[in-house]
Amino acid sequence: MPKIGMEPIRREALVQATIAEIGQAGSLDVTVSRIAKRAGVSSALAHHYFGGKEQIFLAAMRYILTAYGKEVRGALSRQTLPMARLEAIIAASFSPSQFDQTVISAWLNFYVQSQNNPAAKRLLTVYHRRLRSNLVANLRPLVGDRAQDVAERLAALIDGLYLRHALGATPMDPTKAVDQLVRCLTLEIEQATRA
Amino acid sequence: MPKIGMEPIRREALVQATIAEIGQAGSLDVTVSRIAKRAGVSSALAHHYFGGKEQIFLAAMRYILTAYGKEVRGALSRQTLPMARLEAIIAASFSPSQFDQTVISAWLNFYVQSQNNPAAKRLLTVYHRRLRSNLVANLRPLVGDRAQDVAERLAALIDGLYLRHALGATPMDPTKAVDQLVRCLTLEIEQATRA
Amino acid sequence: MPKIGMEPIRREALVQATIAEIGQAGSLDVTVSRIAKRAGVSSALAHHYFGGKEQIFLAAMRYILTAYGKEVRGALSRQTLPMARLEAIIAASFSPSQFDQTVISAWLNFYVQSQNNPAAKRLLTVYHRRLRSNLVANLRPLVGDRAQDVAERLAALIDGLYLRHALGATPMDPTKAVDQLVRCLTLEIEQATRA
Amino acid sequence: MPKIGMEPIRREALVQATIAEIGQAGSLDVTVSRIAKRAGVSSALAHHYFGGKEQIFLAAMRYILTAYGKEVRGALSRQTLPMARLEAIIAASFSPSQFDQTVISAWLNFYVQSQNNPAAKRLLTVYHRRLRSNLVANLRPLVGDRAQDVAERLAALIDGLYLRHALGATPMDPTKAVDQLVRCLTLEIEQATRA
DNA sequence: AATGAATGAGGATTCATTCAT
DNA sequence: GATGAATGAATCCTCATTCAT
Repeated sequence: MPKIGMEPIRREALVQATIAEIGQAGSLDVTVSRIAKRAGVSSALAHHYFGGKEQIFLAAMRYILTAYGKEVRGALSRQTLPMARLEAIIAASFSPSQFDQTVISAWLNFYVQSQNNPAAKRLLTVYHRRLRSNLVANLRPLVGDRAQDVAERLAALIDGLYLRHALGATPMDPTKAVDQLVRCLTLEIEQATRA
Repeated sequence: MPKIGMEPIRREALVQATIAEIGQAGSLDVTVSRIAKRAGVSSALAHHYFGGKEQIFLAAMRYILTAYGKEVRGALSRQTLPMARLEAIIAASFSPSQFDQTVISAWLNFYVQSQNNPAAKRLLTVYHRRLRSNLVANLRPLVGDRAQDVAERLAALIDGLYLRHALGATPMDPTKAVDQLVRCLTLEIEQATRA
Repeated sequence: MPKIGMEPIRREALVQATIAEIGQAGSLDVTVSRIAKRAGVSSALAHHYFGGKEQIFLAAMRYILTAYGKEVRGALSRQTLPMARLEAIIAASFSPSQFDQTVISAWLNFYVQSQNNPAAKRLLTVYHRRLRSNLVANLRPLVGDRAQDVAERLAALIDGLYLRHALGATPMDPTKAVDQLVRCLTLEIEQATRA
Repeated sequence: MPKIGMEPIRREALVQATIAEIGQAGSLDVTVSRIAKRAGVSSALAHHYFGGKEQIFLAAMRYILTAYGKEVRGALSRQTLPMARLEAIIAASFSPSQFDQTVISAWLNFYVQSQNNPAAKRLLTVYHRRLRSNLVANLRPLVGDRAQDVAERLAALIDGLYLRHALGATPMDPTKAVDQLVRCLTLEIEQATRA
């Protein structure tokens, strides 16, 4: 029952299906057929709209990254103080929409993909840069010259907590993850203040 | 020219080839043929020795994990003080043999694999547990009740720094990585001492 | 913006596009989509008008054959003497509209198609028969009983020169091709005259 | 029942099957599966030995071209006089092994293929050059400066007769084909002699 | 011990064709 | 009259795995 204007709907459905499928499989070994079936379309249509498997993956990655970006921007827009902004960034990283087993698993797999796929790597780099610059900008007033260093630590800690959650190493709710980061951050600030 | 006593040599060669191949490919999409070719044997032999692709991967993972375990045990055996032991653990995590682009890439891929493969997951769990118990044991004298919490943070930070290095997000030499961890640790200890 | 009376225009455009596409691709491996796109319509329309890919090809073949037929008839209508008529036939075979790399390539591919497709074969047979009867009729006054034989030779020579031009074996301008045929013909006539 | 040293056997079988299949289908629209099945092996093996469909086709083309080359060389080795050598070349072109409906049909399709495939084109060019130089060399003593011209005509006539046989335009036995060529040649020589 | 030979199963991709609008 | 939407079927190709030697 073909209707007009289906393209955006199908694209979204396929992207969602891709994330779900990857999350469920726990790897990128997902067939286009499975993705398409989950999206309720034929695999041919998936190719028609995206051009190929790789581009489907990229679209899914873009989708996740964009969602994360929105989350961060939204959270930042409501805060002005450096500390509050930092906490907002951190909280955004562990918002329900991001801190979901399936999505995290997809992230992990996109990490892997970025090692082969230059386009994927580029997407990831953008995210890395943005996160870093957001962190550094808000850390500067609080820890001064240590901002770069601390930003790296926080970023690594975010990714590490993510990773371990994905691996089931440290089953952890968002709150605990945020606490860990806040703690790490607080100690630095206190020390900076004391000095 | 079949010889006797070749088995352990072949196995080792295959395992090494597997790690190299995964590291180079940046993914688990490596064929048994390629691995075998790199090891200088036929793919049939690889199957003969390991039983299948999955088991080859597992053997490679075990190899890396064992190497890491040795590293840690060796480092620990030379230290008695908690702080020194903690630093030893951290340093071992970033020893040259572990902090090598190829090996890290292989790690990353084993992470992914552990999401599907129960056996892989078990191996990883053992590593996680051991690291954690090592950390906790040596943190207890230094930070008391916070030991659990700090251990989790350190572990996550180790993995996060690893991950980001693998992704090329934060090109980083072992020294800097260790510094990051030591800093994180020191702040906790200072705070604990002060309290 | 559908208009009335578009059918013949669309059909012609599609046929032209088919020939161009085949000529460019150098094979029959052209998709209906590409043809339709080149003609500026949807592939669905192409099916609507022709019924299927095969029929599009047939229409294109018919188009080429018809064009050639016109050329010959036109040339013949201006000549009355056998020799002049023969030369006219020959010249028509290498008229610019036929002796064009693209068109020749299309011809070559229609040859191939005629091996599978009875309808295509029939079209070609008509052309073959007409050429032959034209040749024989005009050869008879010049070479008598040898007419059949010579006609076959001339026809083969026409096709052979075509073919080699299509293959790039003997880059050749129409003039040279005509000369070759005229020479072949002249020798026969001279010999017949002498005898 | 795998045995050793099967490769050349399989390759030959696959090449033969390819020619037969193309000849039968009358086009290059032959699946690797069908070829493999005819050769009595799996399609995977065909890929294993040749690398891909295109290379299978090339191998088949090479096979035909080589067979033809052998035929010509063999025929030439038994003749010394120019005229006899020319007749040998012509006869070789229509030897039973070449003048077989299936093989000719394969030729025709390789012609087409050479329009897309540079490697195929190269193979064909070699054949064209060799034929031409063979013809010219032996024509020189007989027709002098006209050698180039006559060589082109003979070559075109060979191909044209081939083509028309393939198309069923002029059902023709080898003898008649050879006669046509000899006739064409004789007329030139006589004329040259007379002059 | 070691391998060349061989394949079955599976997946990405393409495309002619159909259909509702 | 014209098209976007959609798909089934087909095909190339890859690869883990098996087996006889």
